Amino acid sequence: MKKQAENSTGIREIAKRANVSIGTVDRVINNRLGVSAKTKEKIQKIIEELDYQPNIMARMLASKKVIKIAALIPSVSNETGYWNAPLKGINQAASEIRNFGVMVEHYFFDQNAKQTFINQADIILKKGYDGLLLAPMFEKESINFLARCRQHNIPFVLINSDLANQANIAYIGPDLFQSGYLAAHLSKYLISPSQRVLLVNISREIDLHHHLLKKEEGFRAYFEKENIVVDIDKIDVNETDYNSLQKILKQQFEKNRPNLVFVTNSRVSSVAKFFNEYKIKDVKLMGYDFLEENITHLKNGTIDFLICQKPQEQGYKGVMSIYQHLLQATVESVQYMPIDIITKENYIYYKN
Amino acid sequence: MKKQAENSTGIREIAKRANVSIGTVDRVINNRLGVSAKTKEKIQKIIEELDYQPNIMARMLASKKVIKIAALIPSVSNETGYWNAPLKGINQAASEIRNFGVMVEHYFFDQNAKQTFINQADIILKKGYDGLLLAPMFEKESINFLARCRQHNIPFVLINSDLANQANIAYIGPDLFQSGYLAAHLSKYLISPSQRVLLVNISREIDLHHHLLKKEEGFRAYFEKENIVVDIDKIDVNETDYNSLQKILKQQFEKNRPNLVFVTNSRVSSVAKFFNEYKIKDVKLMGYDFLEENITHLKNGTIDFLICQKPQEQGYKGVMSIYQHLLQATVESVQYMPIDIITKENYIYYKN
DNA sequence: CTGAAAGCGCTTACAG
DNA sequence: CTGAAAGCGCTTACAG
Repeated sequence: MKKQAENSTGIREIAKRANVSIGTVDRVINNRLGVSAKTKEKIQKIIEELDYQPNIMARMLASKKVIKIAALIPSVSNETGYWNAPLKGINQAASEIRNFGVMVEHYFFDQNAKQTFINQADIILKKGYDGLLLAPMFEKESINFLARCRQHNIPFVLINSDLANQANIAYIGPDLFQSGYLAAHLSKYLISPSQRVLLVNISREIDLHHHLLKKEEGFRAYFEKENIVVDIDKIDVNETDYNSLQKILKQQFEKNRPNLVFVTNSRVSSVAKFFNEYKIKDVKLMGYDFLEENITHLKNGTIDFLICQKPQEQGYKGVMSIYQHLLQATVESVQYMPIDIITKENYIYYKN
Repeated sequence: MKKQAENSTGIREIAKRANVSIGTVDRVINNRLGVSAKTKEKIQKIIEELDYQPNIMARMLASKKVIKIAALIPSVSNETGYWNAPLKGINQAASEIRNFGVMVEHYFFDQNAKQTFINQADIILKKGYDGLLLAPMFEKESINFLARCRQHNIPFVLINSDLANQANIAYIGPDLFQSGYLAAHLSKYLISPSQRVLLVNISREIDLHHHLLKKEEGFRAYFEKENIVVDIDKIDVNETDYNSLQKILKQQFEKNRPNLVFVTNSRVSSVAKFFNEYKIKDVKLMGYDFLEENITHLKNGTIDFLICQKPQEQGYKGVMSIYQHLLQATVESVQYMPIDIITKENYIYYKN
């Protein structure tokens, strides 16, 4: 490694040129009060001339400050391991920036119990953080929480699902409509026109449901736009246990046996289980997310396609975006995740 | 932001406990000579007890060192804009770590002129760097260059294509065999068994050719393994201009009109151009890389699938891996890129 | 409104 | 082989 070029920039050089002390320069750089307009202007001009960039390392070192970031996401349930991935991304980011004075703490809520969300939000606000990463699953409660964050001047990033007009630093997650749209496109490779499609929404909480409806919208929009005639049946399953699902599916298959089943979330593995149990081999199946149980069925051919949208990266980028923002960098405000298609052949190479 | 916990860790605390000066502690932390075995042992024990982690920011600040990283990759030619993406990734990484005392400099070589590679390698060695990112397109010359890097103790990362046994920090790029294998799998969605496939390798330099052959291997392996009978014709085109290609393709199509054409690299757009010119609409087409010219043909339906392997991320991760390694972190030594499938519907969301 | 001094946790000469 | 001092580029009290 080489010695740094003798930078005659830096706070000291600015002070010399402006004929003031470095303390005063520090005040204008950090927008602190107590500098006369004239001095301030003089210093700002020099800063611009020099294209001065503060040394972040020196700043962090001297200030002895630790950036504290809170992450509030659903806990991993035994119904779905989905949230493991974002958490992993959050932890990866945390470990990469730990040595730069950043501390990330996680909070979890139960997707089936709103109150846990409210409680955690309260704790976060009470403890005080410099930034927040949030998965706003409960719409109303999230909006309320974010309003309070704004009052406390806590900047925040939203991941996984978006909320309009929240003045968030960024949204990092899927474009749900397009995601469903792509799913419909993929069906082109699985079935022929005028065949029968069954769309399955599985979700207990109505609040989480609108998430799935956007995918459904996109799915239907494709066929309309492409002028493809298909029969789309739809069932909403409000219980997430296998038995309930099995009963409903059985009924549906007896009534209108589909050629393709599209499950709008990660619970596609339950449908695959149904396929296996009833030895259904001629019906195509697609759904969401790179989870062990889904991959198993992808491997053995029960599931044809999985769509995945980088849950781990959502967590990673979420934390990094807050960090960058706190470092005064500008951050892209909408970061849609790619819509990845996972098959039997490429799943080994998939990176969340 | 909150004050840092009064860490009684740190070099000073270690010195106190060991009853030595911080200078001596510094010596053992940095493995410098001139410490008695006894003192060294004593200090090391305390370091372990305290689980001491050096403060990187203080270290960088005090040492006044700049980490210098060189990147040697092909220049963007007007034949293909592919290398724009890795360069973009390199620059992104560079800008993110610039404020942490890292300087990344790029060097380019002409893929059609070996000598330019050799010249740049010499310059890099002469100037001296702390780390190197290399796209080892020319096999023999790269091996030679890397041997010299090892002599100079310059650690390096390989991107885009691999070289065996080079003691590189990491390889970051595609698994070529699997990439071809997946392409074959995708063909399942485009053609029926016993139809005819034309595989096209387009490359002027023989050195770059083995890259394509590995994809071809993977492609063929799929059909064998799955016991699918297809007729695979193959043509090698050693000129990259459209006219040469057009002539060869015309001939081939007259002789054995295929149902699917698979181009093993980013030059698939030239084949698409041929399709358009000759109004070929019933033949499927797939190839590589997210380039403007390819996307155009994907949009209008001439190209059915593009396979892409995150060229930008290769550059980004390449630089970051060197940086992490220089910071004493451990780095994953093989980082295969995901094998992404790009279609008309999802290309908007693709992130290199 | 402004300045001078101490200190963040290290590294780097220099002295012995 | 070891120590004491200066300094990296900032921020933070404190004094005026």
